[in-house]
Amino acid sequence: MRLTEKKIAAILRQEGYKLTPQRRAVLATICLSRDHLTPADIYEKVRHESPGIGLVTVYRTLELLARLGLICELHSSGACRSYSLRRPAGHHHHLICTGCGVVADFTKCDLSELAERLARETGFEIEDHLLEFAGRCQTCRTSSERSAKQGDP
Amino acid sequence: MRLTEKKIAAILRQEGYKLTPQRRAVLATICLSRDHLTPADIYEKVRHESPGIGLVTVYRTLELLARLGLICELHSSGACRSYSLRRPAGHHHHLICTGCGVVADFTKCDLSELAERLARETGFEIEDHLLEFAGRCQTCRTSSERSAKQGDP
DNA sequence: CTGACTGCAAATAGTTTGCATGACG
DNA sequence: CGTCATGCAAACTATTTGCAGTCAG
Repeated sequence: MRLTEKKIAAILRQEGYKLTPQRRAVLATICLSRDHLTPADIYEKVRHESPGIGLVTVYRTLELLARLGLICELHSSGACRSYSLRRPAGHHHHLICTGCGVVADFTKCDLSELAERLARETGFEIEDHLLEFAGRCQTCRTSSERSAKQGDP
Repeated sequence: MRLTEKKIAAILRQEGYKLTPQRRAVLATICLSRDHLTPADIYEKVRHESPGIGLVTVYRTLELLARLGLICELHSSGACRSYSLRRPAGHHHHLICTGCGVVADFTKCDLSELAERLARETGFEIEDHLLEFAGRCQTCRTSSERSAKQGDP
């Protein structure tokens, strides 16, 4: 089951953090979006709802949520920092379209064998992993085929 | 076989780029280091050899080398952009120590099965992937065990 | 009430751009 | 020699910090 706005709010309270309208707004924005959002994206979206909010507050809220493990950071070549709601499975991975930038998530992956082998070979104690695939999504593939036929500029 | 400074120099010439002392210096630094270096790291190292070099030149050289596919970029939470020599296998992956930041590379991984499944399920045409493991290297594990016994501050 | 939170402004870090000078081929 | 490359300074973007006022609990 996915983390909901209410659940996150409850966790915040439990941890002794105040639930301000600004935090609610940031939270709502992240919960409503399935994409990964940069701080600036979130700020833009949140402004509509809470016009007075400052970008600084968005940064601080993101930092807080990330620290509590409620949202996850994504690092890719394009946007260096973006966030999305954490999936309940604990971790998940990304499939990023090089055309339009859309991010699809997937959770099922079995890297345990590889992780074990690496641990043996390198002496690392492996704690986590980040796996990202890059490619072209259905939509971009279709549209580039179309424009190829038309002679794309 | 690993890419050498000479080989890269030859490739640059082939591609019609000039081989200036500054580019040589940046190249030498990257080739001599097995770690991933940030632009600032490289700048610092290169300065010793070529005191007059500008940070801008380092950026431009890195961009050039990355464009030619001779070095690869790494994106991780800590340092957002760092570079290392490309491994001959085409692509490789990283094992990053959360303690000291050391990066070990590995090349052997078989994600083709997973990639195929994802392609089927999502309609993406998968072109590339990025796999990073995070953990604690042998050295950090040893030293944290030691400091744990001493009562780490 | 009161400490945590916010917003502003300014500081900082990282990266890019414009332009005159210099050097590789 | 001509053109590409360099270095400086300035512009720009992204993020962090200091501080006084505000508000959730």
